[in-house]
Amino acid sequence: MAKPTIHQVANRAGVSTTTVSRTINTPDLVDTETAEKVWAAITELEYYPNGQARSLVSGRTRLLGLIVSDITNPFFPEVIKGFEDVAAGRGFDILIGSTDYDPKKMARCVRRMLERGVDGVAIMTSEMDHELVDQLARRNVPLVFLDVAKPREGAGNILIDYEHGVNEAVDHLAALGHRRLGFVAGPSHLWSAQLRRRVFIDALRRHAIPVEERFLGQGNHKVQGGLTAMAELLQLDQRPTAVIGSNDLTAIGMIRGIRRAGLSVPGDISVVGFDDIWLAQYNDPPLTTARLSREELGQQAFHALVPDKPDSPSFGTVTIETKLIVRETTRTI
Amino acid sequence: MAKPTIHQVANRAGVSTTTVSRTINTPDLVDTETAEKVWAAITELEYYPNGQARSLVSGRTRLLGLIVSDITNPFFPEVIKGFEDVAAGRGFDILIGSTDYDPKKMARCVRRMLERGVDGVAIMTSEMDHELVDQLARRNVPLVFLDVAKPREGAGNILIDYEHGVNEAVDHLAALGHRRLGFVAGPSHLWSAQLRRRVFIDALRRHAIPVEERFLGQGNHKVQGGLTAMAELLQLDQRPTAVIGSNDLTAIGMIRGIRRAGLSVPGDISVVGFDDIWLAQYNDPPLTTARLSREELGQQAFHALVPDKPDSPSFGTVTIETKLIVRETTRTI
DNA sequence: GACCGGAATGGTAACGTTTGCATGAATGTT
DNA sequence: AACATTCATGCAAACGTTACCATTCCGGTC
Repeated sequence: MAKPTIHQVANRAGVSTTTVSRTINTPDLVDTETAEKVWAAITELEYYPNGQARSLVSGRTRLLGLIVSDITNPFFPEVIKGFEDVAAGRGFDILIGSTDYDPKKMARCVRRMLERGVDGVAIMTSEMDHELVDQLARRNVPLVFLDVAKPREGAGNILIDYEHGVNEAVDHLAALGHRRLGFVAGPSHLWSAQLRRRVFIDALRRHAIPVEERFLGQGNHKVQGGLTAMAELLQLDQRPTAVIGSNDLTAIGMIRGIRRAGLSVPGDISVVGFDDIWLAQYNDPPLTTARLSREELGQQAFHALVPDKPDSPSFGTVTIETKLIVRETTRTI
Repeated sequence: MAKPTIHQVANRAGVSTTTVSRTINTPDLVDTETAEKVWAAITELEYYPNGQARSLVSGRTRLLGLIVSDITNPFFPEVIKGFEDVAAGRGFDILIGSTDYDPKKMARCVRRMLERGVDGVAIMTSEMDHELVDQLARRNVPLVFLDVAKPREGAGNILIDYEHGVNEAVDHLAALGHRRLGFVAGPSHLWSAQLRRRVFIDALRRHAIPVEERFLGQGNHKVQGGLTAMAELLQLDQRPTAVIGSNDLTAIGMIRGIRRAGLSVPGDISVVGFDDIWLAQYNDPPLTTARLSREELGQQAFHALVPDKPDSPSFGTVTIETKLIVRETTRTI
């Protein structure tokens, strides 16, 4: 039997489809003896309820969308994992959409999710098609934005406390005696990259460390960007003694740039990253970095979409903490 | 209007639901003028067809399942990407399932996909619940297995030509003058890890290089495993001059082990990895490794599931090539 | 001018569930 | 003994589409 329906089960068990349905969904309403017969039929026929039919009548799909820029970026898989773990535990499936940094693909993603009738969408990408996102909102699809510029009304927002991590990093470096600090930023179109840079400058001010424009490099959140930016920094007549990268990939590139110039980390220059991607601990030497828990990010995203108490819309704003993890790329001056 | 149905569109356009349906699915059958009216209504109401209802009648969901062990493992995101890219292009969505190396979770995954009525499932994980997988097969759900021990009847199978890559690696090392070759294997319960090891030994024989038991280490496909296995190898009175890791993570761990012992790569010992994960090129020094195109793996998986010509079941077996990428961790002896 | 074929459209029965309402039996209350 | 209450079950109507079978109207053919 290819795909038995509830009718076949009902026949086999000698009851009505209603009773089968109730046996599965509201067992309290059916006699134990009947229930047993029904379950027997179910297992014998290898019956699985048809999800389409189910959600057609219920209006809920127990399907959640998750839109990211690029699953290949080592930052995302852990977010997905956090999201998926808790979702699976609550009986939700997730639909992944990659935008590939392309607004057109983003649009297609949203369209697909709309047609699937997802019960909520988590958006973690900068290329946003506002028109399409508005459509989602108008259709009352719960939304949550991850690490996006402006908290949006009528949707969940998950923010990241960049300030704390960066402050800790600067504190750490200052405590080690460093006074000439450099920073290699991420892509300028990325809001969160700008924020990290700004927060770094603020931290410098708090420590009464002069902020020197020439110590501020420009990367692209990839290894290559960190490498070339670092090369430029090293040509200064007076080099920084410690540098912070806008993310771990940048920091790793910076380390390679420093090495390539014949200098050592942390011997000559201390380096700090941001994110604590999986790779950071396996870098050589292990990277000191400000951790941003991506699993927690994913979990919070889920909870924003489907609240524990039904019907308690959680349009609130949640903040994810960051925390410095000291490893071996930083040393006293 | 929260979620307009085809009826609302029909009303608005002054036609029947049938005509609306045809306008969307078989435009040839409807008058251009009428079609315009319908499209106007569709965009005004922001109508999206309800996928559940659609696939309830069609019997197809245009949904594909993809089961992997752990999305966090840097090997997987790229195969997911390859799979998803081509799937999205053909109008399919994908449902990700992580087993977390846990057979129970694997079972839950399959169950979820069964209920969703996926149009096919790609399985790339060793923890297999055969009973459940058989159920899928009995329900005529197309299946494809990626890199699994025994090609399965009545399903697609994608194999990986480990032999070629490993042979190339050994050829390369032999050409550089190395005669004392070591190998650090992956987890013994993993079939593909065993295969790599066996293929390595065969290659040695072909080169008339004696295979020395003590040069065969045991890792776990993670960095740590490579590191400790290498440490043991280094305590031998006569060390290998070149070593191959069962995968890139192992090789990277091995490099760290070598360095920690005060030796250099490739100065003292040459190292070769396997897979060419994204990280390999950014390792320090960039890792020589046998590439296994994970994007192609994903793409082939899709094609096995949904053939270009409808109704041409492709139970065939496809082989993915591997190819040595020479970078900077190997040098003449 | 009767007839035929095709193009454009509509009515309606599925698809597989869940759910409100109805029914009947059994139990408890006065 | 009559009635109310609970329990277990079934019937049938949704849910939003698509697909089959009409139906209508048109120009063309003999």
